[in-house]
Amino acid sequence: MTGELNMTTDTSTTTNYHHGNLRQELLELAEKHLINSGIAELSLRALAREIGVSQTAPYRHFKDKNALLAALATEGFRRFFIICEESENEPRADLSLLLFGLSYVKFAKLHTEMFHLMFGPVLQPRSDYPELFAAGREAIYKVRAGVERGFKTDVIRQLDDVASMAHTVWAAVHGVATLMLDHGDTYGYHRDLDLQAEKSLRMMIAGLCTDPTEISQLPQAKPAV
Amino acid sequence: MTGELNMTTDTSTTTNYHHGNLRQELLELAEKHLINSGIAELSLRALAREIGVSQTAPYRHFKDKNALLAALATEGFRRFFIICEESENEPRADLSLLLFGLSYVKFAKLHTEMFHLMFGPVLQPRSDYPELFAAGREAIYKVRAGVERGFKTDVIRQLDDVASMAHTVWAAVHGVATLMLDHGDTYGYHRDLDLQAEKSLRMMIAGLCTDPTEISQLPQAKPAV
DNA sequence: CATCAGATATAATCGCTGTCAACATTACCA
DNA sequence: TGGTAATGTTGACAGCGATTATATCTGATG
Repeated sequence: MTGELNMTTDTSTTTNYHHGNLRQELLELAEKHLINSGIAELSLRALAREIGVSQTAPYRHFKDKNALLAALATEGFRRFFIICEESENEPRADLSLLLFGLSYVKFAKLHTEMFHLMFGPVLQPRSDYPELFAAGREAIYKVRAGVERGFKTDVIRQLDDVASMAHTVWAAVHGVATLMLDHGDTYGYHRDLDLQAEKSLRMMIAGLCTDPTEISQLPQAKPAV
Repeated sequence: MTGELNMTTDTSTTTNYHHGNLRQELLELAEKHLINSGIAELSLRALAREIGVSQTAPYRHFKDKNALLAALATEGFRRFFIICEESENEPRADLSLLLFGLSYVKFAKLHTEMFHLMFGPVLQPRSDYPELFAAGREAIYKVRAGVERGFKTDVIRQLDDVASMAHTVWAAVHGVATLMLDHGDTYGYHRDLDLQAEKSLRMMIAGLCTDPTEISQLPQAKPAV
């Protein structure tokens, strides 16, 4: 209960001119702001003010506002990949893809603004953010691996090449997640959106399976988030 | 050298104080700006400046910036519904849903920023924009009608109730479109994104059909946009 | 230990934005 | 004709991202 200020501070010797850990603290505070405000509401000046540093200090660590957002999004991918591990370890391809989708949706719901940064149109073109680009590719490869596994085990129908079908799976998952976020209140009068999301995921993945009836009977495995 | 002060000159009868058609002109110019800039770049002041009116004049017609964007999005839906008519007139349910999806994707590509306004997280909560909310519902009902038709003609598998399956179709379509917009350059190194979108749509809709093999052989009907 | 380059923070400023309150002009209807 | 509502203007406020020039600190090198 020593308060939440002693990160690297206290210790009488520390000078105040150089903050010492500004970059990290900016990222943390930015995320905190992002949680209960939108991306547009986030302001570098406000962050600096709140940390107690001049309003231009952040520019020493981030070229501009988008650079900070990109760093946040990259961190978001890092966490997302951790969440995905469970689905990667699932040997059964159809269930693995379903778990991936469930993780995706859950992540989108839990870290909505982060999700928008990671997958939305804010940080574009991606060529300006090489790390983000790489992270996105990595995510695709995970799906691709799942589809490939499904091919080999004869669980996924070979309707097209791996890349195309992986794109299809991704689109399904992405659609369910974004529709939930962006049109949740258009649908969600008196509906259970989480349940609906899972239903939609199951239907779409089942449609790509060799035995479509099977996945709808698969156990309800909870992805850890 | 007459300077730029002669505001009240020209055309003796027409007064310049009252513009007369400001609301409409704001909308038109805003859309023009939206086409080659993002939503964030659009500025009420710039619009006013360009039209030649004071910078607060727009506020007589729109409560704030978002109100103008909402009006734009509503108009976007109106146009989208026109585009959808063709798919509604297609009697065969699976093909109708496919056509709907193709129109959706094409609209997203042609009117990207408009699409983001209509389906993105900018104008939320939807309860603040009743017209937009209504337009979104109307779109859902169109899909619902298509699914219902598919049930009756035994073309769509009855995996769940109409509402759930319509949601699934919508998610599929929405996912393909948004993935194309927001991650086009993540994928689209050397791929034909339009072709990929259509492939994905076909696969997913086929997965919901009683005879999945059939839709992939359906003719390539061009939706009018 | 001295010192100096590079990293880090500051101050002052520019131009832009959305928005508001007070005021001016016009249109229109009783 | 007169008065009210609609429409547009002026001027101002606070906030923002970003740039430039300057101040302060750190740490490695001699």
